[in-house]
Amino acid sequence: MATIKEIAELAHVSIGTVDRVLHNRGRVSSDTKRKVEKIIKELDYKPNLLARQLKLSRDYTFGVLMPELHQDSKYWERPALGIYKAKRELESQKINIKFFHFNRYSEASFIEKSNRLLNDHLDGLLITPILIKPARELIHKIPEDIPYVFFDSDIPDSNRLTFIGQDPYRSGMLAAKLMRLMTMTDGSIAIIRILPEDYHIDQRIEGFLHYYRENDGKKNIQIYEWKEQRDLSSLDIISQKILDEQSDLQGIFVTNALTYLIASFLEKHHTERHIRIIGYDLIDKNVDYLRSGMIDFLINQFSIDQGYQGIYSLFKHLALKQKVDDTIMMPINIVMNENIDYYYYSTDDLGR
Amino acid sequence: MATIKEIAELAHVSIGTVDRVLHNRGRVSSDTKRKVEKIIKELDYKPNLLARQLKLSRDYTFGVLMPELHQDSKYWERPALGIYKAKRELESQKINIKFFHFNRYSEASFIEKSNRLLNDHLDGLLITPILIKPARELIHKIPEDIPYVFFDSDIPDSNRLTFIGQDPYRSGMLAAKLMRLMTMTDGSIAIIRILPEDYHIDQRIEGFLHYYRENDGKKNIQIYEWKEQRDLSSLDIISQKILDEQSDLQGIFVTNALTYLIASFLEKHHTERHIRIIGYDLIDKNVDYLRSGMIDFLINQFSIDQGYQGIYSLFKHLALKQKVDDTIMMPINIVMNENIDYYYYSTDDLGR
DNA sequence: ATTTATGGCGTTAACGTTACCGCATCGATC
DNA sequence: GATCGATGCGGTAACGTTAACGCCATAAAT
Repeated sequence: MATIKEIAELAHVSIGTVDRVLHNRGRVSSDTKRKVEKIIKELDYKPNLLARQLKLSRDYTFGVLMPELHQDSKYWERPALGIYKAKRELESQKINIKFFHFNRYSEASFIEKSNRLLNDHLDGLLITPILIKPARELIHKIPEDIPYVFFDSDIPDSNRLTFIGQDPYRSGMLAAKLMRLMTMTDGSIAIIRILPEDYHIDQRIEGFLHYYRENDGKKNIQIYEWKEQRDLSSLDIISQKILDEQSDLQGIFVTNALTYLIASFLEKHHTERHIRIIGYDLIDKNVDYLRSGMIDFLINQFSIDQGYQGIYSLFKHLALKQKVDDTIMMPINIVMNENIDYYYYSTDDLGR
Repeated sequence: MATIKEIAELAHVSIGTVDRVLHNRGRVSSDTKRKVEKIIKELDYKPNLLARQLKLSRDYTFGVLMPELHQDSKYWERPALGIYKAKRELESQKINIKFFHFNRYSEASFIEKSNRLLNDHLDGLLITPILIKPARELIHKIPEDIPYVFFDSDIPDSNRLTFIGQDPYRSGMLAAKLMRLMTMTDGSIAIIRILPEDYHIDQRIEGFLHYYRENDGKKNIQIYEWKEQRDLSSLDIISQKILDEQSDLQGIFVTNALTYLIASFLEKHHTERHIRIIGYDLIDKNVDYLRSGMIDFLINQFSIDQGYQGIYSLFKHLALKQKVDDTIMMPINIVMNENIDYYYYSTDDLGR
């Protein structure tokens, strides 16, 4: 690889001049500029990123605004794991991370934490804008020169550096396809819709229904709503209601990480028929039921990777000054008993 | 992060001494050694990898011994793509790569190319040992100080740095599970066994049969053999034979990347029943038939990533002097129409 | 005619690590 | 007591990049 020094020698100038040309810092005559640029092209010069980073390395502090880790059955531990992983990997580059955890069912909490975030003079932000209204207000208050990344949810018409997530509509279609394969005979399907309203969950349901509309329009599909934040045990009531109402129930589509609760209920109150379960996310309890066969499929969001990519995008933009893709879509991953080992890592080593 | 300089100051020694302690290069009194080591621990010193690499960077040339790219329906283009990707990413580190392509159906070709590989004084080797016998002979001739990595296939009792691949037995089980889901009613299943004998293909079949034995022992499953290298069109004869012999055929499991040939045949000679197809690998033609619905599932081997990880492992070991895992297992990935977009990248940009 | 900008360039000190060079000191050897 | 080797250590150049600094011209302003 060509270096700045070689370019300087060939152009009969000093490395300072080459640097000025490379970075358009002026103070170079147009003649020498042209000469240097020609040689840069001829040698196909690419800066040595190691040297650049070594030289430029300075402390960066990133702020992470995300739900409390224990919420959604500890779902949020997984992106946090990825964030720590990125931090460890970038250790040499002096990356600091500050967490701001909000209660995902309280706008007040989101607002309070986002104000703290704003007052902390951070170099980059990683945000989960699941509470859309206060999140919209937040982005207006973020100084223009501070890059921010969304993960899990998106606000497309914002100035975000990038969004990292999964297409929930597509994943719903995929769930429907798998469900249909497992339940080709007559019978009904139940969908558990978790409240309060959530873009992701709604899109998953839309996708699911879309697939059935296109491929099996006559199928009896019932949606049951459940207010999660009240009390986990209240799901048992809904489950019982489903069993009572749908005597020919074949499968249940659970639209978030609480899938294991349904599995647990069915295990206890097991019925004649084998009721199929498809759900989301590789949290510990879901994985247990997948292994035991109570849950048939889980859709993996690559939550760990989402956190990792979030921090890495900020780093790439700020420290490496490299281009970051506008959107980073995570693959929709089908996990079952036979391939779970290759996807699941316990969150035990979260703290480092 | 602590630096060598800081340690030196705190220990009242020079950075040279700290370096000697860190690398056990002797010429340090046991007193100062202890003193320095204490401070190293206290500060939890971790070397700055950027600086290390920058300093140590030297040219590495890796040799890749793999089948000709066009073989197996251009399957081998995909790992090659990953190899180029790694090369591009490690550009700053002066990595050169030399390819040695052999005819995967000729031992003579393998032997000839591996001799060339050995005579080329390379710093590390990336090898596909699909021809086991000559590969075993090759590893005896590799100088002890030259690390080599296997990908795609493995020879476990060798001195390889690592192996990168997928568990074929498991993937066969997974294929069987999906096949069973799609064909719950009475009927038979055909397996296409591609010859000459191949460890991967045999394991896939074993896994497939194992799953059915455990879950549906009475299922009628027939294995049809086909000598691939002769002539692609001869597969039509086999296909016709399957249709003739299995009047109640429900599905076909194709054990390698040639899945599209079966799909193409069934498209032309389409039958009353919908015959399900499960196969391997995201090569272009397979993806087309997956999109059109002729192929139901493809199992993805992450072939691109295999190439990438292969080069990266060599680099990690030689340049970064970091530990490399003994085995790198690729996840077994289920790809269908609904999620193909997140896995498939065309090989068009192969050459750079 | 002298000062004051400003353009055009070279020089240099870092970033953190590595490894070579060389200067002392000291005991052993002839 | 001069020579030698070994031991213990400090100093320093280099990896490639960046950006501040400073010097010399020439042009503009007083």
